[in-house]
Formats: sequence, structure tokens, C-alpha cells
Amino acid sequence: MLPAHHRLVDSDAFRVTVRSGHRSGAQTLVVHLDRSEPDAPVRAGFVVSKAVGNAVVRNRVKRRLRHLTREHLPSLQGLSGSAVLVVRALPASATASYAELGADLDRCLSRVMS
RNA sequence: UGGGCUGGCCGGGCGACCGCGUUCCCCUCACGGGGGGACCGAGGAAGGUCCGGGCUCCACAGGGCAGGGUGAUGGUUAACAGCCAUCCGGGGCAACCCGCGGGACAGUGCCACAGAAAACAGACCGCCUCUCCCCACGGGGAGCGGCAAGGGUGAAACGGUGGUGCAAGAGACCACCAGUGCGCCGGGCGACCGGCGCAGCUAGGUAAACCCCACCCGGAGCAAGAUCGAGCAGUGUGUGACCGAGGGCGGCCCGCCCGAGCGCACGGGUAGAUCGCUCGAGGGGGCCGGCAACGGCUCCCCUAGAUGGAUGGUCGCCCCGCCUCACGGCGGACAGAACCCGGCCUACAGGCCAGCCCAUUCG
RNA sequence: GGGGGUGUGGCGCAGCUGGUAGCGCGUCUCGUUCGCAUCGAGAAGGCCAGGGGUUCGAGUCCCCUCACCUCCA
Repeated sequence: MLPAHHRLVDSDAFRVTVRSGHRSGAQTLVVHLDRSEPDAPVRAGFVVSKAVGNAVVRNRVKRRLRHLTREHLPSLQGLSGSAVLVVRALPASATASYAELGADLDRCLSRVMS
């Protein structure tokens, strides 16, 4: 689990980020990043829908994404404004390996942060 | 050796590094927190939510009707629609498997098509005695009656087969068989089974149709419930205050109790924290009772408690399967706790153990 | 954690108290037209989600399972 102040919890924040943030997609996932808010800690949330698979598959995808995202927290903290990140998993993420997920996340984040 | 039936069990192991959650300990601190260490950390189905119970609340006198559930017998249990044993019916050569398996003389309904007739007896074709008429002497027709053997329909036609009998026939009578009711004897706790005798000769099916009978069932659910904290704003309208609204009460009624507010529309506010939360009808070993389900005694063990929700990633050795001469490569099911427990059902790579049956070969 | 519902030709739907499964659109063939659309005539297409049971007989009644939709807290 991420530390409490890095977690994105309420559904309104999810909605705002997905609607108005910068977006970049890949085979296995879509990244939304919103930096409109003033200074605050980086917050990240994950969306893994039922289309991805059953509970075991969804949990595994969520855990992998969470650990991958942890690596990027310092660089996100360096940006101006409060970074709110939402990572949405696509059905292809169910069969992707940990390395493939990491590559997709890296590519999307770098595109969204520039 | 081949085929099959039943029951039980496991469901990868060891280790290294980087991370996560609860609890505990230590250090630090600007009291918001930060850092380090130790233990423990998903399942046989955690799943579906089909049943049952614990627990919590509803300030729970009670009674009747309605409603729902169960449905062979005996046992087991906290309880069950589960389980065990047995009985009956059906299937299989057998081991064994399957069955919502009470009542159709309490009443009502339904049984399409076909068929004369579908539930209470009757008679379409038909068979027969007698009377009359016609006659081409083979027979034909009409009528009063008797009969239900034969015909065909159907899932099902009022016992079956053979005989006696008769004008023709018929349980009208006889023998055997099937089946019903009653009585007696024997076995079993019982469902029921076996035997003997008598009666009457014969009774359709359907209650997973309404229903009747016996037994059982108060409602809601851990978002239950308890505590702390934050925040807001009312307005309109209807109805009522001993001629009593509304509530306990969940479908209705009687009855008892509380009782001054309550319903509708629009508008406004909150959705934080702690407890409940894991030691329990708990798990394992041994002994005893019981055919068994299960129960008793004793010893040992403590084994997840998250709250956007903790188990992930990388690698080595071993194990199993597939490919390959080999080196080596690929793969290892179904599936993730959310108050707890007992069952049922469903999903599942592969493997292990035990007992039994049939066929065949040899002795 | 509770409740309700749906599953029937390729698609959207009927099928009430059990008795030979229908309708519209679509598909195919023929006709009409110079040709197409329209129109007219005809035809094919269904083990009623799956399994088991009750009954002489089940889409319908009963039980179990699967998938999906939906409501309340």
C-alpha cells in the first residue's frame, strides 16, 4: 500500500483527473495526469475494471502497478503543482508481464510529464 | 493383466535480495510524523449465496387467521432442506448408483388428439333367443329383449391365462397367477418384511393441480449495533391532540403498551475516527462408546484481521509434465479472507492411499 | 449483506391456467421493371441457456447449475 498522503481516495478526484488531465495510452494501460491544483503531495490511484479479469487477476495487476508507480513518485514530486495520477488498466494488462507493464508505464509517464 | 465402483487425502518444497499490512520493541521528533528491528500474514473451495445457527438491535404480554418451509423410518446435531444407518421403488451381471419417497373412500378440478365410451358406468360396430315381413330359398330387413366375448383408438378401457357353462355370453362358477382390504402368527425400536386364513371378485391417473394432514418458522442484518467528533435552514401543504394521528408491529384482526406529533413536495447539511474484530459449537494427537454420522475424556497448539482494501518483483537448487539424441527450452490448475461457524452446490493441472466388483490367465 | 428479473430462428419480441412453437425485420427463390427500390407469391431457418425430475405428454410445473441485467443499504 502507498503511504496515506500519496493515495487518491475519493471518486470525485478520480473523475476530475480522468476528465481534465493529460492522457497517454499504451497497449496495456492509460495514464491520466492532472497538475492544475496548487502545491500538495503527489497522489496516485488505480482503476482496474471487471473487463480485465477475475478478482485474482485484478489484484495482481493492481499490485504490480502500485509497485511500479512507487518508483516514479520522487520525479513526480519534482514537478510544479500537485501531481494527481490515475493509471487505468486495459484488458491486455491481464496477460502482460511485469516488465511489459513497467515499459508501458515509463513511456506514458514520460510523454505526459513533458 | 484389463475394465469398473466407492471413500479419503495433497494440491509444489527450500533459500537469497528489494518492497507491503497488523501487533510488539527501540531510536528520533518541529508532536503532523520519520527511521530501524522481530513474529505472523489467504483457500479447499476463501467462490456462488441455496439452507441452518451463533452474535447485535428492534422498550418483543398474548391469541387467531393468513403466509412460507419440510415431508419413508430410526438416529445425529446448537440447528438444518445436511450427514449416518435402514426400508420401499427404479437402474446395473456385480461392486454400487438414483429417487420432494405423507394422503386420491374429506372435497373440487383436469385428462388434448384419437376413440362408441376417459371415470361411472355405459354400448358404435358386433353376438344371440323370440315375433313379424320379403324371398331369386343362399339369405335380407324391422321390432320387443338378452349380452359384453371379438373389433379398432389411446399413455391409460373396469383383473390376466385356461376351462366349465350358455341361445349368445359374463368371476356366473372353477384352477393358477397378479392385486386390494381385514384378522392371526413370527421378525424388527420403527418404516417394513415373511407366513397362514377369510372376504369380495377388482378398485384409472394426476396433489413438483387447488387442497387435506403432521411438524417447524417473529423481523432485520457487522453498512447490525455502540461511542466520540464535524456541520446545516428552513419553507409550503395536508392531517391530528382524549371524537386521539402515529409508533412498538414485520400481511391482517383482536388485544396490550407508548403517545404529540406525523405524511408529502421543494430546499439545506454530513458521509471522519474508535470499538464491534477475532480464543472459537477452534485445530491436531491418543484412548473409550457406537455398524456409522457423532459423542465423551485427556494432552498439546494459538494460526490473517485489511478499510480504495496488505502476499508483488527478480533469482538459484530440487520435484512433476511436454519437446529434444543431448546441451537446453517451455509450462505447473481452479482461484483472493472482509463478523464467525456447520452444511450444500459449482470450478479445478496433476498426484497419492485404501477397500470392493466383473472378466480373463495361471496355481 | 439482502431483494427482483431475463435467457425462445441472424436481430427485436409473443407464447395466459401443460396438448403439433408463432409475429415483425432480415435471408433465399420466383414475378413485376430497361435495371434498382417498392410491391406481390412462395420457401428455408428453433434439441426454447444447461442438467435432472413430475406427467401419457414440459417452452410452460418442480429442483439444481450457468450467464447477464437491475434495485436497496
